[in-house]
Amino acid sequence: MANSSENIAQIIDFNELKAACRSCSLGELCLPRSLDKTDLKRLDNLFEDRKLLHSGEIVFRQGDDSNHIYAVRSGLLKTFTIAKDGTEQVLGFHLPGELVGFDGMDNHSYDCTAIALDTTSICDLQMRELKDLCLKIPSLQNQLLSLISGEFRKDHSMLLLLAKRNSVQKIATFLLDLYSRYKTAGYSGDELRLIMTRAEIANYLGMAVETVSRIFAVLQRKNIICIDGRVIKIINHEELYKITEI
Amino acid sequence: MANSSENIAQIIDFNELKAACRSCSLGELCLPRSLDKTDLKRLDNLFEDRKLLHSGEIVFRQGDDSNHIYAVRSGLLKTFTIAKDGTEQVLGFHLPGELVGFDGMDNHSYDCTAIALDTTSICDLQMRELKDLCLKIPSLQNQLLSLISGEFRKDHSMLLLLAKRNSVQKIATFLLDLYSRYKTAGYSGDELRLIMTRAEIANYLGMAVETVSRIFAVLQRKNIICIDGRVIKIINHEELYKITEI
DNA sequence: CGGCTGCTTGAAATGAGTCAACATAGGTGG
DNA sequence: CCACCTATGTTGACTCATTTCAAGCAGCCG
Repeated sequence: MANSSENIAQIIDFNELKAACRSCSLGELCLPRSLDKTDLKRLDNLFEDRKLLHSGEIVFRQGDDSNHIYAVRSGLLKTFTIAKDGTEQVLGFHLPGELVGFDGMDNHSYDCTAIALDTTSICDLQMRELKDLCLKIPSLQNQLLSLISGEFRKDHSMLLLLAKRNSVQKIATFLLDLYSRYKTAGYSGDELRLIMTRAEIANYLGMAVETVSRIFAVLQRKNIICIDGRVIKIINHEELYKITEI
Repeated sequence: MANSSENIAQIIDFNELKAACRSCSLGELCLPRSLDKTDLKRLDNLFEDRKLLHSGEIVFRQGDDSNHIYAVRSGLLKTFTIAKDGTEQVLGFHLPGELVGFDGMDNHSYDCTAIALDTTSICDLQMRELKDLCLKIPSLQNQLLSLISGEFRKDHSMLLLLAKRNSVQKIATFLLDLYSRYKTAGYSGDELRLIMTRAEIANYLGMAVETVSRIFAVLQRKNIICIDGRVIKIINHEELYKITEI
């Protein structure tokens, strides 16, 4: 392992780097002090490639060659897949600190499209480079696999939501999930600013737009939430939570 | 890279190893000739730990510490997750050549339970060792990430199935999917031997047992399939396929 | 044999979808 | 600045796919 004197110059980069990783949800990354300068530089570069997207801009398209994964730094991404018959399925909404593109890690092509729903800043991680760095930095590999595991867990709870819950439960779960994720991302307050349309929510949850609208209305009438267009204030968290696990 | 003379002794291990990998769905693994003997031996050992399970035996439980992933060598596994309120959701049925346990790659705990539905032989891959070997064998890492990508794609098509398809489409898709996967696994013939119960199918597809039963009956009446208990023969593939993408 | 689980079928109940009308907001262009 | 247009959201009435409830059957096992 490198001695401390050799590493003094690295310390600054090191902390910046850790901050960069954190912002890209490679959060708890515990870098070994033994990293050599070139690797450190490469890791630094990896997180350096940032892009600003306007609402409606595409990050990648289903079928595109997939050489990158992307970390959301601010704003909101939506991913969706289109079946052969044209059916669209929203796969997820991605908040700051979350990653997209895992379905294309094998250098084939993405099976979904990622689009910005708002002005969005992303961090563009080149897969080849990330893979390569993982080989040199075990903790980076760990971190990546950990994120992947988390992604699977999300998918699984989504499967349960779609298969077993009724419309009210779906909406309640959706709101609480969004709320807690915004909280994790550093946003506070009980007001949720939904960026997505009712149609996108409906699609995501496997229900009709009208049903989403109606259920929002019901929850408002029961004084559980308060709606103002796309701004939703959660008034009664407990009640909302109760609904999810009736 | 190592020269050929040094590797003659390795060649045999090499081919056996590749066969072992294939059987564990780390299939197209292209091993570099430059592997040193200890790594080769370790890789060999990794695939050596096999277990035989009887129907009903548990591979791992939701909440268990997760230090392993498992490759099905023969038989059938089912994975399912249980929500806080007790609701069960079947996440998947896993045929020979497929892997389970990806949701526990971060050394925390599994968020699902895996159980054998039939006499099943599995290959027990220790995660710590697999991770470590990935660091030394880039192609192994690639292969792992590729499998993971594929797993995400499966989840995504499942989300679409649950959110957007009606009961007939769900069943048709289920049967064709199972058929093609059995084919991939090396089983031939139009006869599907479903090992799982109707209730498990229903749970998986987010519908009632009675509906599964009824739709099987309808498809049989239309001469698309032929049912004999848990053995289902697909008579009209095209028609079945048409149903999936109505 | 009795009791169990798994599967099927029928009839009734219902949750959510569809269709349709209308309201609202934002954007464009004359 | 107003008129118009489109996209989005809401609400009501009706329809229908699927669930629920109920009953019966078949196979299996101690």
